[in-house]
This record gives sequence, structure tokens and C-alpha cells, in this order.
Amino acid sequence: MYRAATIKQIAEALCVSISTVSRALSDSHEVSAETKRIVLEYAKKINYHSNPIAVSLKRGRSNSIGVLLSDVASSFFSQVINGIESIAYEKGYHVIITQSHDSFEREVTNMSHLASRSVDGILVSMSSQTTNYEHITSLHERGMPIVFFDRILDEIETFKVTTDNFKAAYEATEVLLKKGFKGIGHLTNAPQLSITIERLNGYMAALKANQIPFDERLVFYCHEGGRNPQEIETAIDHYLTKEIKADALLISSDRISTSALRVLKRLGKADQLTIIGFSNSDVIDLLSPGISFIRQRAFEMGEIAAEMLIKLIESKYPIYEFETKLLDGELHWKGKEKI
Amino acid sequence: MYRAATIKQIAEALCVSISTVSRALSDSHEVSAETKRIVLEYAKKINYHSNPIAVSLKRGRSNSIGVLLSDVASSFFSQVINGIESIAYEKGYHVIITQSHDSFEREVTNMSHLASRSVDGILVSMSSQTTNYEHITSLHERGMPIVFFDRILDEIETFKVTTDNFKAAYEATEVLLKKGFKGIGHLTNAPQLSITIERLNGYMAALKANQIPFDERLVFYCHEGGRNPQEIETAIDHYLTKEIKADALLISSDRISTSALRVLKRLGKADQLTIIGFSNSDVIDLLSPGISFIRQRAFEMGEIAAEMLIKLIESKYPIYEFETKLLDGELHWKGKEKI
DNA sequence: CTTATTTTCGGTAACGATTGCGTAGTTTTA
DNA sequence: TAAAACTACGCAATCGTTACCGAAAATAAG
Repeated sequence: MYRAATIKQIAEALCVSISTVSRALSDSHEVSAETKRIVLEYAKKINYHSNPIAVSLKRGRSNSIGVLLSDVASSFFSQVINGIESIAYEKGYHVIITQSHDSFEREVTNMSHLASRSVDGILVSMSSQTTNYEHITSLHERGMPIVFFDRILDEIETFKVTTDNFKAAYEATEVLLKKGFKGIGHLTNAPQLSITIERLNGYMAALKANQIPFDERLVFYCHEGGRNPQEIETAIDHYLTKEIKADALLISSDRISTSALRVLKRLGKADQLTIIGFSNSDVIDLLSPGISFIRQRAFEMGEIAAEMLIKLIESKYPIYEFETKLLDGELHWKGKEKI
Repeated sequence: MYRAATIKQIAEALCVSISTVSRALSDSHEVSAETKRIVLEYAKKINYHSNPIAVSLKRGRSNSIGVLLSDVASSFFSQVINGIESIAYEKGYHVIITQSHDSFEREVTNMSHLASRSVDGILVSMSSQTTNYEHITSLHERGMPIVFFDRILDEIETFKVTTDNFKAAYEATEVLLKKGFKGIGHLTNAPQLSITIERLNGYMAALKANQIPFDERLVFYCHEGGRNPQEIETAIDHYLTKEIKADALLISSDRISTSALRVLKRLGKADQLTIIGFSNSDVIDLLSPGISFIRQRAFEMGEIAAEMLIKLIESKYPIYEFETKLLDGELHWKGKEKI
């Protein structure tokens, strides 16, 4: 088996002490220029690289950050990861990805797994099933740096970054109203998620601003976030019943948007419901019938989250001032006016 | 700052030696049942978790695997990651993701970054720009377990898993021929990639089997893999010229397929070229005009790759028999017949 | 030419866990 | 009852690195 070179080997070969080698390699002023040169030269010759595990043990830091999200195989989250990775790479951190698949149990085990793996900090986007935050608060209280992105948690005071969901949902609803739609349904995610609440509020505010009474039958929650196709079928059936009188839908997630469109197409009723959905799919513009969408600045969100976390990790003094950064969604209207 | 509990603390609290605590925790027979009970109980009480960094240093293994691929924000690769992560999680490994963005330099630096991070093994899908394999062979020769997936490398003898690209391209070409298309173009990736070569061979073999002479003007390589939209524009322009007489395209990647479709739609010539493309997008069925596609078993590929790598890592004896596993692509025909 | 001060380096104790070896104390065997 | 064997535990080295402390040289100050 392959054994890497160590400073001990260098020390023995050059007849100097281990300390001197260590200092020479870290360019300490406590070692002469000549000795440095010799050590560096020999280190390069035998292809020495410091053992990061030993350094981690010594320093109590691993230079890696954990990411906890529901699913990597989603256009939104994979773009976020891309952003996270770009910053982490730049600052010399490793990214360790774990998926909850929106399961509470997996979120809890992943969380403790990451903690026991001594990551220096964790980026979290909540699972939609989570209603108990004990696993996060306890870790946070014991000093683990945590930054929330997308699906954030009000209960914990720290840095957060998410889309301005209120505004995005408000604007989307308003567009639909301006285009003449009367019965705007809101098909959304699990009710406990921050993004669900924010978007619902934006939706309701837009209705109110336009003197449209809120009808709670027009709101449908997908507790499984659209993982279960049956859920979407039920939702669409619901909106297509005569009493509801929905003519447009504001849909709160990528998966639900596309699933809903699929169901409508299969039923041959795609023209009955105009969809505007949150989506970061890179082929959304090619869909037919074209659906309008709100694109989130996912890559940027990943970058900002990673920057916030690294700032938290590397701060010499405890931080008490936290920011919640809101990113604007980009609304793309592709539909027709309601006649 | 948060400090985790250590066996030393347990030892002091219970007035036993560190060795005893360590043995009790690992359920050694050299410690009495009573002592074990006391230690385990106390460990649980103070929420003790062994420090994996210390264990890694001692054991010379980190229980983490590195992944090197071009881009996480792609439906195919994100599904592969999903598969990798599911196996790794199950077997107690961490997954460290790095992206080359198809840049040779990033591939080299990521590779050495992963190696110096002492991952126990690496899963590699080659960058499309890579033509020099020194950074991989040298690491492999020094004993680093490496498994290739998707874009594999013949030069290195190890486990590999990829789609049966020859067969998939052969079948796709044959379907087009059976449907009556005469001028089948092949719009593909960078020429040095294994998948490019295999697919080209499948394409050519299908032509030959149907007595169609091969016309090299019908093959167009996207050296940047479609990252540059201009590349696709040029390609489509090329296929739309009269001399070429292409009426269908076999496209070798997800990004190129959708970009090509976008260009065609913009030109209003989507009906002139029937597309069949490799794609793992989960909304490909909703596109219009509908394009036919070959779906790769991405999740399964990730699972298999991770299993192979962990087998390699945990094998007590050196392995000399390697397998290259080929997964069938799933062909979905959505087009019309050529009149 | 002494006495300070600086430069340069070595010894050694951590970091947290594992493990071979030694050894009391107990039990088994002859 | 004495020798042998076993049980249950402690000591200390080790993994590769860093950092504190001390101490020879080398230089500067008086």
C-alpha cells in the first residue's frame, strides 16, 4: 500500500529536527533561509504533501463543509451545489454532500453524521417533513456554524439566504391577475416549510391588494412535495372540479410544476389551467404548452451561502449580527392573456 | 468553541484507563461486561462520538470517497451522484464532490486535491478536454483505488461502468433508418471522450448494417460540449445547408440536444430535423416538438460505481480481475415517421 | 571584553484514538 | 497446594503534525 512522505522522513534525511522541517515548510521566520531552501527542495523532490488528517487533528479543524439538502438530482439544488462548490474550492474547503430526500430521519442522521465527521460548518436546507428542530438547535448551541439556504428556519439566529419568496409569489400572482385570470389557485409544498409560508403570504397579499377574496379551497398542499405522482393527480382533479373555478395556478416547486403539466397534458386539459411555477429547469423554455416560471438565482444562492458559512467559520470573534439575504426571483411570463 | 467529548474524558470520569474505554467502546472481549455497561452508559450520557479524524490518522483511512466529474448541475450527473451517495451512505462513507467543468487544469488540481485529502478512493468521469492522463495514471500506480464511470479511460486497468453506448447509438440510428430517414447526422461531444468514440462507432455500424455509406460531413463534434451556444448554432447551420441533406440528428448529450432544439425552434425549422438525443432530463417528455431520447440508467450507474470502488478499497488482497460493466440505455421514440 | 539580545534550532507534549505488551488477581489443572 | 492459564485492566508507543519552551550559537550593545 501507498504511504505518503512525512516530515519525519525529511527530518531524518536532512539530519534536522522535525520541528525545523515543520517550520521550514510553513515558512516560519524562525528558520534560516538556507535551511528553508534545503528542506523545500527535498520536500519537492520526494513529492511531500502535508497530511491534512494530521493537521485537522492538531488544529481541530477539517477544512470541509457539510451540505444538507433534500435532493441533488433537482435542477435548483444542483445549481446551488455548483455555487457552493465554486466558493468552497476557491477558499480551500471540501464539500460533503448529504441528502435527506425530505425524510426527517435522514435529516437527523445526516446531521449527526456530518457533525461527528468534524466538518467545520454546515449548510442546511430543511427537509419538508421536519417539524422538530432539536437536532439542529442542539448542534448550533454547541457552537457548530450553520447557515441556512432556501428552506430556512426562523427559530435559529444565524446567516440565511433565500429567494424573496413573498415578492416573487406576489408578482407572479399579480401578473396572473393583470392578465385577466380570476380563479388563481396556489399549488404548493409542505405547509411547514419557510418557502411555502412566504409564498403563500405573497399570494394572499396580491389577492388582497386587488380586492380578491381569499378562498382557501384554492390552496393545495403537497405534503410529499410531488414525490408521489398521485398527490399531483389529486391536486389537479381538485382544481378541475367545477366548484373551484380555477383558471390559473401558481405552483411552488419545480417538480410539482412539471408533474402538474404532465397530468394536464395527459388529461388533454392543458388549456384549462394556466401555470406559473417556480422552476430552475434549463429546458423550461422548451416545454409545450409553454409555462411561465419564476427562476431563482440558485448558483448565486450557493455562492452566498458558502461565503456566509466560511465567514462564520473563520471569524476570530463570535458574531452576533446576522443577515438574512433575499435574492430576487426572475419572472418569465410565457402565457397568453385570458380572454 | 464546541469541543466534542473524548475517551479521555470518559476515562477520567470513570477512573479507568483510556485503553479500557477504547476497548469497551469497540466491544472487545478483554473488558468485563460490567465495565462495558458503565462505559457505554456514560458515553451515551455525554453524547460521545468517536473522532473520525483521529481514527483516520491512526488507521490511515478516511472513510470518504472523492468524485470527479464535469458538472453537478446536469440531470445525468446529478442522478449519478444520487446513486453514489445512496451506496456510500449505506456503507459509511462520505462523498466529496469536485467538478472539472470540463477543464483539464481543474481536473488535475481536483485530483491532487482529493489525493492529498486522503480520500480512500476516487470515482472519475473524464473531462472532455483531457488528453493527457498522467495525473490519473500516476495516482493509480501509487495505489489509489480509482473507478471510472460514464466517460471512462481505456489506458487504466480498473473497474469501469458506463452505458452501452455502442448499442444505444446503434439502436437509435437504426430506429431512424427504419422510420425512413436518409440523412442522419451525428452531433456529438468532444472527440477524445470514450462515450463519443463508442457512440460514433455504434452510429457507423448501424449505417453499415443498412448499407448506407458513411459521410463524415454528417458528424459534427462539439469540442466544448455545448457549453458555448455559438457552437450549437454553427452545428445547426451546418446541418441545414443544402449539400448536407440531413433530415435527422443523433445527438450525444443532454445539453447539446436541448440547445439544438432551442436553436431549431428559434429558426422555425424544428420540423426539418428530427432529433433523437441522449438525455436524462426529467421533463424531456414535455418538450415540444417532442424529441426522442435515450435515457441512461444514471442512478444505477452511480450505485454500481460506488460499489465497485468500495469493493476495491476494502479488499484485503490486491485485485487483478477487473470488470467493465455496460448498462443498457432506454430508447424512447417520440417522433413521427418520415413520409 | 563582558553582558544583552537576537537568530536558529532541538526536545517534547499535545491532538484523539488504537493496540501490543506487561501484570496483578483469579480460576483452572495436575 | 503449586503451577499453569486466563481474565481484566493499565502503560506507553504510534499515526503526522504543530507549538510551546528552552538553549546553544551568533550578533549587538554597553
